[in-house]
Amino acid sequence: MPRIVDHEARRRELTEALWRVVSRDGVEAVSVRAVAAEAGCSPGALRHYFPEQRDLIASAMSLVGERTTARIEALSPSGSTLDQVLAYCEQIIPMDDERRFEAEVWFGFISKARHDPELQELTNGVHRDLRGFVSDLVRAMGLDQDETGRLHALIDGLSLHLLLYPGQVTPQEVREHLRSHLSALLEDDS
Amino acid sequence: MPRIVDHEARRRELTEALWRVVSRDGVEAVSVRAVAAEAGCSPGALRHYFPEQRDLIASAMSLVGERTTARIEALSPSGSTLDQVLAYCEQIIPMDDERRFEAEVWFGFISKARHDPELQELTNGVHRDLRGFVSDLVRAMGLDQDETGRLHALIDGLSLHLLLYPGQVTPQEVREHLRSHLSALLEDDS
DNA sequence: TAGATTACAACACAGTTGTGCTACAAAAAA
DNA sequence: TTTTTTGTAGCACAACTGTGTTGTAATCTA
Repeated sequence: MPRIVDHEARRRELTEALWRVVSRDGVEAVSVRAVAAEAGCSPGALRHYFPEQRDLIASAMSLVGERTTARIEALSPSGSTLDQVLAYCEQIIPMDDERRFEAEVWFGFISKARHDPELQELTNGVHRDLRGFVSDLVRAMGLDQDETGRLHALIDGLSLHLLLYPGQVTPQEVREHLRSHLSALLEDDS
Repeated sequence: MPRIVDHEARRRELTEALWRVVSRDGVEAVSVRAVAAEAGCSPGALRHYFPEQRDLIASAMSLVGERTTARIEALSPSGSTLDQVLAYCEQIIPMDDERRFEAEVWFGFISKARHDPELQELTNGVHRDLRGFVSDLVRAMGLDQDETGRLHALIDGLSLHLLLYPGQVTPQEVREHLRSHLSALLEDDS
C-alpha cells in the first residue's frame, strides 16, 4: 500500500460511488456498507476518509454544487440575450441524465438536511449561491431584482417536476416554459 | 376492548401521529415503533391497521392530498379575479404551520416514493390532480392552457423555497411574487 | 350461556445500521 | 537496517429496523 494517496481524489471517488448508489437504488439505500461495496473497498477504508456518515453526505451535496457551478463557468453561450440566459438556466435543471443524478442526490438528501444543522448550513449556502447566480442573470437582462425570486422559484419548480414526474413533464416543455417566461420578461422591459 | 372500532377514524389518528413525528423529528425518524409510541399504542396495534409500513406512508401522503383539496373546496373567495385565484393558489403553498406540515410530509416522503411503484402511483395521481386544479384556474382566468405548466411549476418552486429556506424566503414575498405573476398574466390577456 | 370475532400487546427473529477497535501490510523516514 | 506512518481490512457491539407469531381480554353473535 502506498503511504501517500491523493486524499482529494480518493474522496471524490468515494463520493461518486455514493452517487451511483443513489441513482440506482435511491437515497434510502445509502449506507456506509453499501457505498463501500460500490466503491470496491471495505467500510473501514471509507471511514478513513469520512469518519462519520454525515461527512459523506455533506461531500455528496457539495459535489452537486461544485459540478453545477463548474458547468456554468465552462459555458460561453452565444446568440441573443434570451438564448444566453436560457442556456445558463438549463445548467441547473435536470435536462439530461448527468443533471438528473445531481438533482436526485440534492432533492433526496435535502429532507435529511432539514433536521441536521451542519447539513442545513451547507444547503443554505448552495441555495444562496444559486440565488446570486439567478440575480446576476436578472441583472444581465436589465430587469428589476424583484424578478429574481420568481425566476428562481420557476427554475426549481420546473426542476422538481422534471425529476419527479418525467412521464408527465418533458425537457422540451420545460424549455418552452422557460423560454416564454424569459421572453415575456424581456419584452416587458423594452 | 370494544369489538367494533371506527376503522377510518383510528387510521386517521395513527396517520396524524406519523405527521407529528415527521414535523418534530423529520422523515428519518419515522418507524413503526416511533409512530406507535407517538400514538400511545403498541407497534402490534398499529400493524393491525397498517400491515406494512408502506401502507402507513401511503396513508400519510394521501392525507396531504385530501386535506389540501378539502381546504380548496371549503373556500369561497371574493374580490377580483386575481384575488380569488391568489386565494386558491395559497392553499397549496406552505404559508402557515398547517400547510407547512403537509409540505414537510409530502416533500419528505417523495424521494422514498421514487423507488416504490405503489407510492409513485399515488404521488403521480396527486400531481395530476393538482395540475388539473391549476388548469382550472388558468381557464377561469381566460388564459391559454400553455400557462398551466408554468404556473404549477412556480407554485411548487415557491412552496419548496418557503419550506426549505424559511430564513431566506418569507410568505409575504411569496404572495407578492404570485400576485405579480398572476397580474402580468391577466393584463397580458386583455 | 357458549362461541366466535376483534382490538391490542408482547415477544421473537433475522437483518441492517453507524461506529469503535484491532490487526496488518506497505511505504516512507530514521 | 529499524522505526514510524498510513491505507485498508475485519470484527465487535449495541441499537434499531420491519415483520411474523402467539396470547389474551373484551365484545358481539347465536
